[in-house]
Amino acid sequence: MQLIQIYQCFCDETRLRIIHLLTKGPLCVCHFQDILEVPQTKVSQHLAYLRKREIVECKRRGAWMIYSLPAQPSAELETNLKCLQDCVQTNPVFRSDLEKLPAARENEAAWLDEAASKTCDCS
Amino acid sequence: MQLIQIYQCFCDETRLRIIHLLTKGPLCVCHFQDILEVPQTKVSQHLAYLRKREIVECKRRGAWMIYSLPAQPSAELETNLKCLQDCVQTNPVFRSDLEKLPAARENEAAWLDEAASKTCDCS
DNA sequence: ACAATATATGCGTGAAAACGAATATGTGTA
DNA sequence: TACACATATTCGTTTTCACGCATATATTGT
Repeated sequence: MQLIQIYQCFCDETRLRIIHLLTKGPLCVCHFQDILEVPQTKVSQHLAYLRKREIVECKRRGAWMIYSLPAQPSAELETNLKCLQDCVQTNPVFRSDLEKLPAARENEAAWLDEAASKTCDCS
Repeated sequence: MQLIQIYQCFCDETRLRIIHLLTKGPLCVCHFQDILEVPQTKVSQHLAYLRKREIVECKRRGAWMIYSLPAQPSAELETNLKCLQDCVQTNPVFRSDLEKLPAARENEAAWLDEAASKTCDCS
């Protein structure tokens, strides 16, 4: 049942913050490191977990791996992503993550613009 | 963060079925046993897990323990309960659980009617 | 007080998860 | 080719979870 896998992905704080950031557009591993301030290993491990359950997709762009939400998310995933965004509106942790987003993205604006076109619209 | 605890509660199939059934009104342990067809111990253990995280409430009614969703659920919980109900609309497992609900309830209509007034409205 | 019923709790085990540390892989560049 | 950077994978350890089994507790009826 994919719904269970969605909740499994959502039930860890680091993963939930990653997923939430991805609802705003694609990001690469170093962005998560900067924004979440957790070690690279930890980020990669959680991304592997999400990949295995098909909650995120990734593609290589030079040395970077660009992660995004599925281009064609299931109805369940889409519904839950919207729900998540409702729920975290006023949460300081998630708000703070979003505030760090523009700065983190600025430097790689080039590939991000291109990658963004491949993302699902969950915002 | 309560949101994490919500997803922790949602990420096991048995618990998710319990929670889903509770969105239709209060139930006691034996109902879950009948509907889910899992051993009493397993039901009670999952209910303890949910109680600990304040996703369900319970009160004694004679020999029965009546479980229900919180009378005053948090915004996050309420949002996620609605989301859950959207997601499982067409899912055979959850639909089948609902179909067994009226029969399971019939015999204890008396205390259920009374208990129902204490439940939050998530339907 | 006793038996029957409903439910909860404690224990042991195996599996999964979380995480840091070390290491491996892939890519761009000198 | 060699080196630096970005990312992934493996390993060992600790914690949490899921579950069956046995047992304890609470309530009702006799």
